[in-house]
Amino acid sequence: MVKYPPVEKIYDYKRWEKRLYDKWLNSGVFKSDVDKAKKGKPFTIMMPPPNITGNIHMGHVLDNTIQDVIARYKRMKGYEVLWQPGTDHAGIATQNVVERELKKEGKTRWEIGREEFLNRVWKWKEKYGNLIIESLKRLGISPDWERLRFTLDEGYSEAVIEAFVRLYEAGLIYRGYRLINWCPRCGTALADDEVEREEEMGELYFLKYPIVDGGFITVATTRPETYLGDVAVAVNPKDERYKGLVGKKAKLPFVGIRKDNEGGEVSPEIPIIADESVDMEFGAGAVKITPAHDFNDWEIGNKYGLPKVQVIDFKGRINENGGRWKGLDRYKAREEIVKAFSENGLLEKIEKHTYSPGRCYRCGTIIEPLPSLQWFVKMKPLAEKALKVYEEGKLKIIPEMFGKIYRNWLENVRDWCISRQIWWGHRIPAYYGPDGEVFVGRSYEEALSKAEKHYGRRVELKQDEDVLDTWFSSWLWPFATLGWPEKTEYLRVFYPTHFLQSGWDILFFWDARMVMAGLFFTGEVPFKVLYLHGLLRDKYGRKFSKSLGNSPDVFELLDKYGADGLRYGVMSLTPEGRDIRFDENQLLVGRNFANKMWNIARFINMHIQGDVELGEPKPAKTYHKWALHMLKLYTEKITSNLENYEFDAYAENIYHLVWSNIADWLIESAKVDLKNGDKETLNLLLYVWVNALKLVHPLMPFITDAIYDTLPLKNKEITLMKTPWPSLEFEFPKEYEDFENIKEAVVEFRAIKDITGLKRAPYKGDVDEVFPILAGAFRGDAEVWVRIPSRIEVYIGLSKKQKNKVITKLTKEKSQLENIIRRIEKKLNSDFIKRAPAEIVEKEKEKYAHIKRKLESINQQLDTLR
RNA sequence: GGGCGGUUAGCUCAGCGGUGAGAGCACCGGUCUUACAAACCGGGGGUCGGAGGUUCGAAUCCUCCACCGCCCA
Repeated sequence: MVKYPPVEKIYDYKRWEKRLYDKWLNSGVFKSDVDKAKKGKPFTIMMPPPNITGNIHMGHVLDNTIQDVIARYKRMKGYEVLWQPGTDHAGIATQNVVERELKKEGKTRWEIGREEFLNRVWKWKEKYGNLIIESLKRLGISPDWERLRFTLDEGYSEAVIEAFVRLYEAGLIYRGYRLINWCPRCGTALADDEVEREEEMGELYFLKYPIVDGGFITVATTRPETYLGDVAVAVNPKDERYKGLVGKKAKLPFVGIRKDNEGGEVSPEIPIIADESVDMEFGAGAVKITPAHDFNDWEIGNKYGLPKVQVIDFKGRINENGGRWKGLDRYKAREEIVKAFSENGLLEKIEKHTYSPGRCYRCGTIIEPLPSLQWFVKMKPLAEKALKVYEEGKLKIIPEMFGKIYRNWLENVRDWCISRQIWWGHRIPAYYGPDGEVFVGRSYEEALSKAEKHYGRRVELKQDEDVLDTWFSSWLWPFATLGWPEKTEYLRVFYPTHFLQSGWDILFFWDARMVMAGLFFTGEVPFKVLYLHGLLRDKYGRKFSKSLGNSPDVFELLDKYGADGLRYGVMSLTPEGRDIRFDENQLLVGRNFANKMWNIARFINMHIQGDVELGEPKPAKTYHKWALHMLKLYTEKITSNLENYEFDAYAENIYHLVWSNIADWLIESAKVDLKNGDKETLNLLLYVWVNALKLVHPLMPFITDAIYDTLPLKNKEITLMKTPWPSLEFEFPKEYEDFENIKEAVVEFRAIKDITGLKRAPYKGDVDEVFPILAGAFRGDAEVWVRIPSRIEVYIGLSKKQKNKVITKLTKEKSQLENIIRRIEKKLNSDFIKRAPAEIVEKEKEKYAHIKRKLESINQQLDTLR
């Protein structure tokens, strides 16, 4: 199938990626095996399920690259890995997509009815729901695709219902009349976290309310239309300006008697009250209190027993309490109301004002706080446990910084509104009797039997119309995907899971809630390590967003740089913690790196005839031993990087191992020996190369397997992922040091050649045989011999004409060394000697001696040159 | 208002008590040296945001300040 050696000068990833991915899939190397895991070491990663409506974006690339690196690495380390993939039904988002389709046909979901609508959504899901999964495959990732789960799968749905019932029975789910965030466009309640706030330019209106005994009081508001629902005016008790007004009444203009939410009548004459929470600096120092449409006012209203007058309905329109403005959209009403105030001399002024309106995270519409009967999860007891396991170290959060944010959120968590007034999702398993009594059950029958006990007779029950928040299903992901509440073998073996990664943006939405759910339903922390990465932003630091159009097209990037180039680039941009400015240039680095490996492979394969057996290396020469020691050092570094989730360092280290060491020094050193057909050198090079490929493989699976595929080796596995992770025993510290010294001399030798314009130059000295190969040097005569400034003693031969340039170079080097020497001498004559650890002092002295020697040698050279 | 970060080479970032402070890219000069011009060789470039302090020793720890950013209310 493949020609040996590969002949293309450039790595053609387009030719390889599809072929290799099919090979991996067909050979089943991504599959998890519960029996093996049972006997061996299981390792479980839960993929954050992408929305079925989602297109692949940079966030997915980063997420999945990180997981794939860990999954492949752990497999090579001998773990039986389950990487569980899946998709999320994304309630509101998906419903929006299908509603938009309907709208094009001129229909609404109400017209076609719930059942037909859900049919449409399922059809949409069948058609488009797996596009995201197919896109992810182009990244070369290795989850156990055969276990793909969907949050609305039958079994998964049972888990969601079970979870609701258990929480309800434990008293942790309740139905309550509360002020909630309502999206008038999506027509549903939202959780607090689903509301996004950003600073915007707005207006601050100063409205004058007449005081009953005469005069006016001015209130400042960003939402004048809600004055219709005002039930009080509040001032700060310390505010001298309003001392005399507290206890008096203001009269709302243009409105009459209004109905509160209990049917009581509320006069337009409203009390002026004093409350310390009022900010004297804001606006005029007096604020209107509208409990039915503002969260702060709701609290104040409850504190003073004020009525709640709702004036905006669920469609965002003024209701019957709005008198002449009834039926107007809230923004239209604002205009009209401001006009009315203005025309009657009741508008003092309008100021420009920055404020942060809450917007629906799905559609961007400004949310309306509305009082409504909704289902809530009581969060405090769950949060306390989730915090406790973190404090006790049973949950590791990386980077640590996010642990503080996790704590802060849990300590201030508020109850979670979980009912959504949409149809696509898990329908709430609450059933209402004829008198509105609630019965919660896993099925209609279960609820019915509870109802019969309650009423003592058979009754008809009506199921709650609403569905559950999508996150109410995804917080069960780590165990519901494994079959919970059934006690499946997968659940027993692969749970709790080991590694969960996500962007920090879903730390509260998802990660923290999974911890709560895991603890409540299974008694376990659902994952041992929570790794959070920063979010990719554009080069100006802005979030990638559809509306800005600044989001790179992943397919385009894949075409331009290859999957490995993309993976490398993203990984090397330090995704831990802080946000990352995306730099396409970094992908170029990745692509070039893949190409470099390809060409190393071409070079090595060129020297192999027939299939060879990879034997243990028998290092004979200094550079052989250096290479093995170097490989060992990199193996240790890289392994530690992966164990500690230092992904940027991992990317950097494989780059330096392959490029700055194997390509630049090992191969260059080996060229002559290879040409001479030295078997040991070839075997050693192969040994180092195969091990390097293994170390690179988790991040760049395609290029490494492409190369592995073309390597003329006997006894190969299907993929490098099936080979054991390198672990080396070699110890050649002396030869390593020796060769490092040769490298230093080579670089100096080349530099002098460079400044004197020589391509090759004579040398003398008792040095290793690779020196002339690397340095471009030969044995010969010269007018002047100049010692190379290095630890080893070697000379470059020059003509008298060339010496001046060298004098300049050496003089510069001399003064640099003198500076360092002065600094060290000062240090050695201070308390440093007495107080620093002996080891450090010793090191400093050695350094001093070394630099001193180097300086002396330079001085000697300068003498001979002059 | 509460919480969490950042400021190191032109750019993107490592380094977080002891190295002549690093990398990649960019830049400058030189190479078609048959693995690779998506390459090779050499080079220049930073008083580590500012001010104090702790320490024998600070980019690294502490305090304050200045900008920039994020989360929650």
